[in-house]
Amino acid sequence: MSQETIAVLLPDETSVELPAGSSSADLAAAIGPGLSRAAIAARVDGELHDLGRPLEQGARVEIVTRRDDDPDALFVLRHSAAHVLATAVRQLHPGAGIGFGPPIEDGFYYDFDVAEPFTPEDLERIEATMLDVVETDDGFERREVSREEAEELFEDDPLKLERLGEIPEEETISVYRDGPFLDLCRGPHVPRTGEVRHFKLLHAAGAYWRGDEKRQMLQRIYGTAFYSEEALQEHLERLEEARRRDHRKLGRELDLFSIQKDIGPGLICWHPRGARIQLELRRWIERLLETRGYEFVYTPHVSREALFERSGHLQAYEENMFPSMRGEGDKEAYRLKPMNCPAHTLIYASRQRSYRELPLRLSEIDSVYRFERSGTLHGLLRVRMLTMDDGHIFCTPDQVEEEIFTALDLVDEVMTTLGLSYRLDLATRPEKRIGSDDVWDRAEASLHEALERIGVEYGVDEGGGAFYGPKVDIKFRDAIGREWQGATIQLDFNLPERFELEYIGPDNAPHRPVMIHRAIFGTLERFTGVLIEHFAGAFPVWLSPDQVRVLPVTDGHAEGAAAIVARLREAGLRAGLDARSDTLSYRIRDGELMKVPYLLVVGDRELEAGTVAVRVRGAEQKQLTMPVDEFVTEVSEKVRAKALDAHLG
RNA sequence: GCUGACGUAGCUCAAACGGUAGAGCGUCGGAUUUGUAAUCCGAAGGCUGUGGGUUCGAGUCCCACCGUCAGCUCCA
Repeated sequence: MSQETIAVLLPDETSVELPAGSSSADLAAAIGPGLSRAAIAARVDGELHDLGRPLEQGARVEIVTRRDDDPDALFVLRHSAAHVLATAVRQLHPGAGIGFGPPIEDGFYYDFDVAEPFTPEDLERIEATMLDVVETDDGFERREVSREEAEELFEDDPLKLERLGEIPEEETISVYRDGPFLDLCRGPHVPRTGEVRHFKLLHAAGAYWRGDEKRQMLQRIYGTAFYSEEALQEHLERLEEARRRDHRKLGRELDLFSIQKDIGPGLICWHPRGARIQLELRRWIERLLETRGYEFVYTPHVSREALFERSGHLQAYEENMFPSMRGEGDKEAYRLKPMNCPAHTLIYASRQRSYRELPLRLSEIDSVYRFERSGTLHGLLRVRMLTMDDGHIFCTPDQVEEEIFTALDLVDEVMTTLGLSYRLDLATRPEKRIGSDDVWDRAEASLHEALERIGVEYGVDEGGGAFYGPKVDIKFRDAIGREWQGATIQLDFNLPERFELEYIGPDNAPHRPVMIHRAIFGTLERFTGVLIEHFAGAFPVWLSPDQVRVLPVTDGHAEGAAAIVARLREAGLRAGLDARSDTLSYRIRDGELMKVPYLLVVGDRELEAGTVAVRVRGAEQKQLTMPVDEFVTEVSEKVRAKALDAHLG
């Protein structure tokens, strides 16, 4: 091979020779005009690069094309969209300081330091100006600069200078320019601003500089971008659909729960229909726990403050606990309990324990109280009185892995039964922690082991553990993609020390037990909120507040219909009668809107034959006729099996 | 907690420049007796989140508080 050419490798392992100094764009052109036109960036040895960046001898290159189903392609586009946004903002507000402007899941944002927050009208104006920037179709030019040069370029921009100061010595500093706008940026970008054609600014909100609430607040603008108008519109429709299944909206429409101003923010009132769901979930988990060797306990909702001082929670979380209270003339202050662990620990410590009774699994499904900051409250997903399916396992170090495995297995059973998809994260030791590295090593290893054994994929959240131990968390997504923590399994080295827990081992000597905190649902409030959004209010039959509604065709059939309702109730089904004098059509519509799984129409035909005409929620075949007994048998089976669908026959 | 927006009947929303609050759905009453997603007629329902202020006059303007929403921060 001559000096003047280089060879690069394509994904299909073929090698292509190019003149030295060629870029990915040149490569795309060499392969074909179609690819050349569609190219927007390149993966070079696994790293995303600008199309215009020169290739090195022997590089593995994959051209990234304009595709809405390629996360890398969208990542690059949205990053560029953020720059287009900043370009427009700088045109309209020349003095605006610029913070960070990264692509994020589903879109991008950019932070600005401006005197006045952006109004919705500002966003419209900015959007219009962005269109001008796109129209101008300037190239994104990358330049690598020295630290000194960078400092000079951004001398008027304190935010950028601060960022610059944090870039390690050895790292290359690059800047990108599109038209008038210059930004400190690692890249890569699409070739030209003209690529950013299908975008939408979504909203503006304050955000702390560097994510630090003690620093100044910047104004963040969120937006999204796609390669095609169809994909953009589809995304916006998805957001719209998400708003329709928001659990706060469905909670009111289906009469499940309310939050009353007179009671207080973050405090849930469960209406009969919502309470029914709670009750079913609670019965289910109690049964599951019982068969897995758990024992139930109940502990008071108020405790002496000193208890939480001893556990260390007061020092760590005081601002998130309800304030202390003290009876007239009482020297001792009390607190509402923010968690059950200290009380369960005291139950363990109430008498001497033998290794023979370990693992000891205590569970308490009851409410705790946390004074969450007002701005963090969110429907059922973040509340101030939360009902945990809490449990604590006291065991020997040898038993840890098995106990975690069993807990994970239970989590999986619950999620699978409900058809919920979830993500697992192993959160490891944080900076601020207690316990020796040796103990952490072993604890993290047993979590890893248990996760491997269960065979599920999991992520690792480095440094995300609690100060007292590592944990495995389950993350759910709500309707619009926000993530919330569900189940959690945590190891705790703190409480056994602080409460000097012991058990007598086979060697007749005292040993310190290991404590595992775990919750399967997490909290019933949040779990129910997630279920409402997941099912869009159309719960599986066993969870549906109303399982069957019987509709007599006319008043003359009301008596016969009532008899059927009685028959269904006797069989343990939740059935109701809708004998209102409205038309059948009206009552069917109402039943459908309330998402009742089965609507039974009863008229002459049915009463004579002893059958019911069943309208199944969500079924293709909207109606089928069957004997009452057969209906009872089939639906009872659906309930027993916790079936996800309501289909009959 | 912070930044911004918002708060009108049970719900969804109207009400020019500051001029005395209106619709649909729901509810109630009546008629209708209906065969698979809205039958008709009538009525009731509001201290416009709360408290102050400006004004002859405030849903509308100003201030404070409460609450909601989005984002940030936090999350045992």
